Amino acid sequence: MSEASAGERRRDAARSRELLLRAAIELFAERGFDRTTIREIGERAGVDPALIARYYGGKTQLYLATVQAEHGDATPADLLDEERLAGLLDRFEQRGPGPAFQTVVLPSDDSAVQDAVRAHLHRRLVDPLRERLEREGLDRPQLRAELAVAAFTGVVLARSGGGMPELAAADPAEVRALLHDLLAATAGTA
Amino acid sequence: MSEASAGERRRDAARSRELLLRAAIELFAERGFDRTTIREIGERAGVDPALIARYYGGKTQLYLATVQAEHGDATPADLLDEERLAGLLDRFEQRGPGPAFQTVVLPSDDSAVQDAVRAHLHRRLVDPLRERLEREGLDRPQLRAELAVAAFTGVVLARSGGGMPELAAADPAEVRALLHDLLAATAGTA
DNA sequence: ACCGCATGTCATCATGTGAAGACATCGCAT
DNA sequence: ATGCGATGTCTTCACATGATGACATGCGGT
Repeated sequence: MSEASAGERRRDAARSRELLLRAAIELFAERGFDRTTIREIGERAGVDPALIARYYGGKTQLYLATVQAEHGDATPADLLDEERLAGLLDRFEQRGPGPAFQTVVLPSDDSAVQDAVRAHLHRRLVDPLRERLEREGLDRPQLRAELAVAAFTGVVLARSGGGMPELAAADPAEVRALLHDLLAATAGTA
Repeated sequence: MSEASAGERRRDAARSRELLLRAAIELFAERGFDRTTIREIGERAGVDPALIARYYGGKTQLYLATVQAEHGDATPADLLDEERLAGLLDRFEQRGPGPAFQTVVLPSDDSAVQDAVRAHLHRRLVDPLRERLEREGLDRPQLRAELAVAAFTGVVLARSGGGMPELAAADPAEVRALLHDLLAATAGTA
């Protein structure tokens, strides 16, 4: 028997890969790419850090894998749709914002990382919003969409960072309501 | 004669201090605190990096000095005042956003840095905005002010970062107009 | 002219990091 | 059962970084 049982094998490459990926998602989201070390990732995953090199090829490629992983289970979300916004915020409440957002405001030196993150965020957030604005016939839909996502990014990151105490402590529902008004302003005036 | 001439002395501590500070402001704004090395600062300033330790005590204290320097010549600015907003954006157009903004969205491990940045940004941007919202009788003025500044931070950083191409390429006046609408939304509904 | 101190330069240390490889150990096919 | 490949553990390397101190050098007061 080679697979599918997956009970509690002590040696299980797939499981090790998965544990590393999950720990990496958490840590990259919490501390950003640079400030996260492969030793920390290994420690949190309960897996030897050397396996990061074996399974992913290195820290950078592990980061790309985390972005892809977030991309997979995240359907494109129109931020102006209240349900989608609520779902997204709830997710951040539990897991924190994805590792990708930080790359928007603090560019990476690795162009592969930069490109992957941009593609990810655009496909997931910017494009749906732009399409909606296009349907509404607004001018400069692309610019408006990017601006709205940038503002959203700032709020989400500031909420998890320590720079905005009241924002960090506020009730999620209240933040969501204010954030919705803020985003709706991108579609307000013609 | 001990001062005030300040022609072109080859050995001039005050000048070295100043050069280091300016280079540090630029580099911290471009790359953030962690990703900036004292060797880079020294290179850009044309000054030996060891003098950072001599004159400022270390990299962290140099960073605090840059925040203070930005604080000094920057009067508190109400982001909803169109003139103030325009002035602020013009400044960022030339010099880039200050080093402080990145710390809001990407928390530092050094609590002294974190506290200084928070105090700086609150005094300069959050407090004036909150006072305005209070005068207008809005609920949760502090929360609204922090949210607005966070959104502003996201937009400004994304504009200098590479994640939002159209936002980065857009005409400053256009960005300013959209940003104003966005910020005004924090004062829109009661 | 000379000496003391401020200023600047250089070498070096301690630490942390990502990466790579040697070795051990377990599982599976035969 | 047994040998081989897959998986995991540990050590070590090469490099970058912040910090420190020894040493050199020039300015200014006497």
